[in-house]
Amino acid sequence: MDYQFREIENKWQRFWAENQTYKVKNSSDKPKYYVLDMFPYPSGAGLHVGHPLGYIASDIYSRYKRLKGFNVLHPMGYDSFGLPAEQYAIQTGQHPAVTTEENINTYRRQLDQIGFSFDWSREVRTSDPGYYKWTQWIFMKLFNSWYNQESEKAEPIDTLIAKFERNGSEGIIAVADDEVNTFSAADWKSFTEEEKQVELLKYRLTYLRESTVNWCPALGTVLANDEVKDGFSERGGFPVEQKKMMQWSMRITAYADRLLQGLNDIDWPEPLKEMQRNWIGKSVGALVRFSLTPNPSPGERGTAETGYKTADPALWDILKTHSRQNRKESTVAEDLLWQALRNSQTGFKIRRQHAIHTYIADFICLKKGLIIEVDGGYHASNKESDTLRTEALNRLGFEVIRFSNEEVISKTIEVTNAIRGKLETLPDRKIDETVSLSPGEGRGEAIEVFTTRVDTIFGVTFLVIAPEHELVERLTTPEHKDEIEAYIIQTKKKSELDRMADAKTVSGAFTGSYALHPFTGEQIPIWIADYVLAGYGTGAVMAVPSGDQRDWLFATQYHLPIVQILDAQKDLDKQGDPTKEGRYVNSHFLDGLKYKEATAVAVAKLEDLGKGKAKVNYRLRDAIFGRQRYWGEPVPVYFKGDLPHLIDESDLPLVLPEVDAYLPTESGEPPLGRAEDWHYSKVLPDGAHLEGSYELSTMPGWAGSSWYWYRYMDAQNDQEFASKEAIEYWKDVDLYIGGSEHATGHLLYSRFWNKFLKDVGYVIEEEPFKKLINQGMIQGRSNFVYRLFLDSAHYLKDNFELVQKEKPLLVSFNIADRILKGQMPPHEFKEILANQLGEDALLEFPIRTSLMVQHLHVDVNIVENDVLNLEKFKNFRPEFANAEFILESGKYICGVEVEKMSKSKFNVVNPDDIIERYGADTLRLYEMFLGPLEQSKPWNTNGIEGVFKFLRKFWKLFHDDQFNFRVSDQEPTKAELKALHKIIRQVEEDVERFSVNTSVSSVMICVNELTDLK
RNA sequence: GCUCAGAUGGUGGAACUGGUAGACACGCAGGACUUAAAAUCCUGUUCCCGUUAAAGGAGUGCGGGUUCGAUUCCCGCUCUGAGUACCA
Repeated sequence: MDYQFREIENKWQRFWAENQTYKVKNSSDKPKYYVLDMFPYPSGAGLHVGHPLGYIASDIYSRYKRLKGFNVLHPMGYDSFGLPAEQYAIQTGQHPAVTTEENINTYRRQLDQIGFSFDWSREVRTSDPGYYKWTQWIFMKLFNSWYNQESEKAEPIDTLIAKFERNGSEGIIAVADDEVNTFSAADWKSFTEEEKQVELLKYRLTYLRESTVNWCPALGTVLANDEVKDGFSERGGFPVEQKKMMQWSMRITAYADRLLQGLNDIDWPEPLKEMQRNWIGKSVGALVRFSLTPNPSPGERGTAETGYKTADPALWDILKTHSRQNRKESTVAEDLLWQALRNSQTGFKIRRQHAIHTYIADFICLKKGLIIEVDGGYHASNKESDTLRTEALNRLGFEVIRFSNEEVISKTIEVTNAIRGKLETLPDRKIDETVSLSPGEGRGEAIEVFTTRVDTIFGVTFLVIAPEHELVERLTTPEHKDEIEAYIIQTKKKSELDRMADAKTVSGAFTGSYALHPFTGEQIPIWIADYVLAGYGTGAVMAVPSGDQRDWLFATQYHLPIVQILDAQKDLDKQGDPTKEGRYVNSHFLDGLKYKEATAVAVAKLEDLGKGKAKVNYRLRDAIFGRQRYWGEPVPVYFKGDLPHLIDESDLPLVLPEVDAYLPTESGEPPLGRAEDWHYSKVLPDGAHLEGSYELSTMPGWAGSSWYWYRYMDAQNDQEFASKEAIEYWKDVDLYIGGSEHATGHLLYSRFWNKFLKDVGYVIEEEPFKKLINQGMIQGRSNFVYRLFLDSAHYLKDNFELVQKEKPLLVSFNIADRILKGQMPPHEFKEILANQLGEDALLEFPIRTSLMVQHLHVDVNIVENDVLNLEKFKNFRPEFANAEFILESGKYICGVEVEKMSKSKFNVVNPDDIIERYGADTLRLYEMFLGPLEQSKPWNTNGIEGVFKFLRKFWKLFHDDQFNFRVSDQEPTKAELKALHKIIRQVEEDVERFSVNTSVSSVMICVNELTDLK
């Protein structure tokens, strides 16, 4: 052989390894350049031919940058925590660490023989304790931080505690849980340590709270939103259901806006940025409050008298129902007090369980405007809502006094006297019908909707709330109860898929209740419908049928009014028209305005009235961070009671314990529940005793990959995740190459952690990956053979059975294709058969025939240029050993289809085989030559010969006919120099814009030219 | 439905800023070498018409437009791929 690729490649690969040619230092006179590949999960199947595509491109670019005088960091490692190793462990009992190690060795061997210029001294493995120590450390930093919306960054939790101590919760604007409490500095100081911790947990960037999670019973774990597709798990395709669980979460929503803004400053493919934008899903709109209004049932309306009808008219029905119920279910204390207060024993008329505006007061004297509340009754709840109630009622002109159950029971006389005293001193209440509440008051007693089109507010003709909405039960009037319940049952039965299939239809049910239009005070019916999602916005929408197609459908179906609000709206009898053009009509103070003005005016007016405000809504949810799995990073947390505490930093890494099996415990706890002594106990130098059981869930797959590029900068450091100097020098990734499938997972989480690490001062750059390229997916290219079934025995002398079982008939692609398309006239087919099988093989040819063709996958490795190797095929499928092959032009041509690469389709091409046959350089060159880097394309080994021939031709430029190395010191000719310089320039230009395929072809042209000149 | 990307020979693809469409390679056809095959080398290869050679016509998914000139820019449509989805 002339071109000995094996010898050449072995020689140089050994040289690079022995001399550590690609080891790079963290300091240099040269400018830095950081080229990163998405590190692989080392699966058992090893690399297939699609994996190295991106690695080859990045390797070419790294080598190019080195030649251009840069100090290039080009590392590689393994994302080695993950589900498959654990699933395998469950089946076989083999420790995932063992499987992982084996797989890594395979990967390493495969990567090495492709000849990459990685600096292996910096290798990382996310499952290595020396690595995950720092993943846990970052978790601790997140736990100890909160997001201050004033400074727009994360800050240490101590700064929040300091604020609480100074001013209580006042003036703090933070991204936190919805249910944070309001309290004064004095309140804070009076809190127990535990109460303080509970409150702080609502602010921490990683926190524990009960949340609805995607639970996958088959995998026995929760999944993040990006790990669920159409209601099934991305890995394995198991069904996923919603479940409430105590879970660790990451407050990524704090960074929603920065994650969105940052996209403008980075050089990423537009589709990828678009995916992230959609995932974050920012919508600018407004929150509008619709207060509730009664169902005007005739009986009630006529008898209501001003002095006594103190309830918000909206709520009369509902509140009345509740009042009655409360009276039936009254507490001992309430009954006692009622005995003392009833029948004007105090000299004043007292009412019991009476509706006031949107509340129900335990006892009330309407004349004096005094409300007496007994804690522990219907409204038994936390201090916060009591305070809110009191404030709201005060504003409505009522005085509120409050007694506890104990007080009423043990000191009934004193309590009664106190009430009488109060009644005697109070002036009569002024009856003011126009009372209204300001924003935030009477929470839960109005329906809040989120809308991006406040401008259409006068087109609202009904409200729709999600069937799961918390107000549904309270809003449903007795007459509509059956209907609503039936509808809820019906929607619950519907699966995700059904819902999607029904996307074009709408259904719903009327609650029987009404809300008040914030501007006109008109009554607006409240419906429930499953096209409104509980999880987005407030779970309630204002329906504007003239401006929204779904609302229009709903209105049409249930005969609700459709009000035109813009003169530009067209065809409202056929559709909803969401236009923003034209001027407003039927819209009171918005009439005549244009879209922009109308929006601004509407929002301003809502804010004036306290009925709403401008609001930005995000689709992005906080990321669930716990997995009920073994093979992941342990969470460095122990529990004292129900409260989580961090372990001491000096105890990192918290090493994954050994377990006897990798399954959940009998009581349903995660596998770590099986570990012995999984318990923390530590005495600090100051004498503090830390003790409790460790967290049982582990971190999700994306934890380790959310910061790994920093570890490469200083992989051996055991004092820091990377030294300040190293981070100072390398800063960020200049070029990142990887698949677009990580758009809403890894790439978003990494940006989030990076921003956090920047906020708390550990890293420098706001964005981690300056330029990103998605290499296209390599699809599989399957080959097929076609088996012909005859419906009669007339074709061959052998009988039918024989034909079918012992002599299968396989026809070449173009014949099969014509048969399938019905383009094969019987006489022509007869001729083909006769030619190939012999005239005497045929009996009389039937006039009517129907031929059935079955296509079968055939291993692409025994097909060359779509021509089947018959001998290899007979080995591959022994059942076809004695088959008859009907050829075309003397060959059996296989059919072709592009599919996903998978074993079952026999279309997997292993790089090892290619390297064995042609060498690594041919593989690398061919993968690049296949087409543009970013384009998805099927792997097709056809044509690899051309690249191989080119390499040989190139080699021959420097070798004589006897294959001896021969170059001369002669001056090159002008023509030779011209060819050389042309190629230098072209390759440079092409590589700069990652057009590697064209630079390969330029080099081919150059070699052709030089060969001609030789 | 929405968003994004794309559509060029038998195939993968090239044409970078509007300036000779089809580079480079595969495949195919013919030829040389060989007893033969493989390998290698040479020639041809967008389509149509035509041919000794030529000459001509059409052509970058479809229909329009801007321009001296359009694969490239604009408008409308068709199809393919990807993402996403009752997101208010």
